[in-house]
Amino acid sequence: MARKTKAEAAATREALLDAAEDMFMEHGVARTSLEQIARHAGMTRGAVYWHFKNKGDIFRAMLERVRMPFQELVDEIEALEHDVSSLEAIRLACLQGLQRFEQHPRSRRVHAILIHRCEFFSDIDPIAMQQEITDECRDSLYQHLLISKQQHMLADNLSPEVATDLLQAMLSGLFHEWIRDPGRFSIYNRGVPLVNQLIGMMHRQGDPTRKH
Amino acid sequence: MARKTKAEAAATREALLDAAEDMFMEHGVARTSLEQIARHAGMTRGAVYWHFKNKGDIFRAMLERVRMPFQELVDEIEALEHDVSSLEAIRLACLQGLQRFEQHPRSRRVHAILIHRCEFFSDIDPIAMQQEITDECRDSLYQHLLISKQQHMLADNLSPEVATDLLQAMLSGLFHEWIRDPGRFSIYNRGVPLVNQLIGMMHRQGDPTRKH
DNA sequence: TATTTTACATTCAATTGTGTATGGAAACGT
DNA sequence: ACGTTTCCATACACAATTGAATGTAAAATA
Repeated sequence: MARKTKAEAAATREALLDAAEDMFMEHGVARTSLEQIARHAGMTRGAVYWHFKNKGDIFRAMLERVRMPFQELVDEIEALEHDVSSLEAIRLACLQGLQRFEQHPRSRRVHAILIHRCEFFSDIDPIAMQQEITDECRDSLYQHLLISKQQHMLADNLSPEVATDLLQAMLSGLFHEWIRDPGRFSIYNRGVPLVNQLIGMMHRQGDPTRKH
Repeated sequence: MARKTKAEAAATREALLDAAEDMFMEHGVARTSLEQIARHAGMTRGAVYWHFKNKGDIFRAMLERVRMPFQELVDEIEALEHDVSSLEAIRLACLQGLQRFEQHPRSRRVHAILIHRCEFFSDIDPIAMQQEITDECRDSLYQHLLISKQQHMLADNLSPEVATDLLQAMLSGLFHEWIRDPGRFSIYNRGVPLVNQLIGMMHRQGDPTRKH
């Protein structure tokens, strides 16, 4: 086979990753062979083994295309809306995150694969990856809820730890149920009232900035 | 090989399912062969193919050993504690459910496998199974929260639909994070404050039966 | 322009898992 | 007690993947 331009080679690499996404989503990671990925991208396994070491390497590369740390969302919000309370920033960041997932089909598909379409293989541990994402999100939430507590914005009987666990668990559960079948409902439409209600209930009573 | 007693045969069947649990948990469903299952049970594939049609059949049988519908929990609570409000019954049922998972290692392991250690295969669709369990739990929650609302026990600005989604998402998220690595924390210890806090916040203000 | 490297396709060897067919001895029904 | 069925081990044939080896023509490089 003739050699390709650097740009062309990069394009086939992306095409292979796209094909991998399709096949992983449709048949699961374990049951898609490298042959299927190559064929679906219009190539042969030669191309796959040139660009990637093995299936695990493809998987890793696929994930790297969609990284979106939660902290970035908060940072964006705080940069955009300047004069907003920390609790309000969290609320907006959550809503923004929901919207992101709904709008970026690739991100949605890759997360669906990570959560529901793969198990162990080679040196890849999807559960550890989920841990990492979750922990990062939790840490970020906790930092901001701690500040909210110090600013006396949280209800008196609500510790920042419990608030963090509560919000984290709710978001995680919502996400899991949605990602199981994204066509079933809109995560944004269902999530907005949940986030508003929960954060509203977390607010200290009588606080003039309280939302519900 | 010599024929076994009916009781002995039933015992090897159980042993095969135990072995399957171990291997599924350790290596994932896709990457465990029937040979491994048989060997780990001290048998050969002949025994496996005698008792089960194929790997999917083993999986199905494994699941049937741990069914535990949420509604049963509520029924138990309502049978046990007679003079209790509907909202309080839900709270107790949730706590009871958490305790069950913590106490029954088999149930925990099988659910961990269902959620994190398997993907598609043959005619088994673990995602659909999760849907089924989730929907069943949601329906049960909704029925009881609807009654709570009619009894004016829920906060005025809280609809039974949002309350259901909230509680369901929180429980689901908590469960997912715990099942990912059950050794990391106790789902009961972390869950109790979350359930109490959330249900406490759902209570109508000024209600004398309010918990926090 | 000559040489080297790149970007694949093709082929090969080896492994692994599956389903089935066969065999045998003991348990079971009668 | 006898034939029949059961429970499992063993053996076999087959398909599916994988990784690596090899080939090759064009792009990059000098």
